[in-house]
Amino acid sequence: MEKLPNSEVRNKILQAAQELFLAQGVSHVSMRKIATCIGYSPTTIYLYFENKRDLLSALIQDYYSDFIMQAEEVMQAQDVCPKASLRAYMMLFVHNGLSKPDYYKLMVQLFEAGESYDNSGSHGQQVYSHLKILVERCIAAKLVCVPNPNIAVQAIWTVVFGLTTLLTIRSGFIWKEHEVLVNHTIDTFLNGLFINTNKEQ
Amino acid sequence: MEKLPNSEVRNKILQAAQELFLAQGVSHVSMRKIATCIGYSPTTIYLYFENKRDLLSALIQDYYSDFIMQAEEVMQAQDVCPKASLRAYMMLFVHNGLSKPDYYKLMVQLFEAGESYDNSGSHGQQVYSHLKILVERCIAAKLVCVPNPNIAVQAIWTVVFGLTTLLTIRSGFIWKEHEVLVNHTIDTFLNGLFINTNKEQ
DNA sequence: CGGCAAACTTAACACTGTTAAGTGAGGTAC
DNA sequence: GTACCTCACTTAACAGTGTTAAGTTTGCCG
Repeated sequence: MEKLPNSEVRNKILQAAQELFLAQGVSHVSMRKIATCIGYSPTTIYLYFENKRDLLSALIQDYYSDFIMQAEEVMQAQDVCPKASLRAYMMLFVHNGLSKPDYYKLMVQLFEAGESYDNSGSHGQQVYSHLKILVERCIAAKLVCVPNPNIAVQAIWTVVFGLTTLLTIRSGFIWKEHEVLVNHTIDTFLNGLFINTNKEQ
Repeated sequence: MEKLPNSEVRNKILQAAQELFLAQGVSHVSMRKIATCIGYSPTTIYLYFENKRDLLSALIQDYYSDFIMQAEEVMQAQDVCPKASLRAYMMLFVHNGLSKPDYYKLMVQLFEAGESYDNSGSHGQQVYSHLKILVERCIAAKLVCVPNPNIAVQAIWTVVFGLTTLLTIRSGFIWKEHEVLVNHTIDTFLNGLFINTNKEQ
């Protein structure tokens, strides 16, 4: 039951699925719809992807890879103040989600539906290790004092996750000025995290 | 097409739906399953609820009402320090979600799937106005200085939302000690928010 | 030409949410 | 006492879903 390798058809499927998913939402797009959209029978899709979830997963892989590439750039900038790096990373995370809200939604849907955190889990762990390095740089520079860097990382994660998810999912709510809210939330949190150094100023 | 009023059958449906939804997840429970579980035909459910979504919505209404009741208590405690009240409210929000993770998941699913924020929207707005009152009390007590209370409210919202959602949805991740993470995240954020007063200490 | 493998399709299974139409019991009116 | 009517419920079906076993076409190789 080996899946067929990359091919023109496979790419057509991915492209059609992407367009339809983003236009109508994952749950409103059936395998048949995708198939007829590209002029193939529904079963053809199963030659290239195990199932609908796998197809969605492949799509998100691309989105996530994009983010990781940008994230690596932030990580490279060693000369910048660690606090600024951390802030830049958080901003990147949020803006990446906000610039592709539907993709971010798909991602959340995926690991919400998924019992385990399959492929995208490795990406998640990469973000985690990025954040941990950034936090440890801050600790090394004596900019911040936390008992356990993991706790700090997880707190940071919840903040950027909360921002991105709420702004993408409930975009119709009140948040008119995304930029203002994002800045204020991140800065307030970082102020709290770096309070030890702020006091001395 | 008026729906039948409250009745023994209606309650049986609600109870069965609750058990099944929480045990197997909303998407894995069909109307037929619920029906056979209580020994009725599937169509009977449609005499009491418009559709599956409506049934889910009714279930969540109960969960949310529970929270609002507890929240009112926090709001009543006028003699407590406003900062402590705000912290208590945030804690309540998170703990409420964590104590009924599946319900919280249902809630997120509901307003994720829903184009508009229907019934549960009014509850959401109630939380919003609660938070706004709490923030304004802090401002009045000169404990905090923010340009616009709405921004602060929304920042607070994103933090508690992020914490609760991430801990319920990705409970299998790393967060071993929920309590530690919740405390650290909320306190870090509040430290940032109340930084003006902390400086003077 | 025979055989074979790759790419694709047909037809079906076992489901899903939802609805139009039908059934039977209980009570009321004459 | 029978006709009627309403309420609570069921039967049977529609139109769709993800997914798969089996069958078909096409082109290549010996």
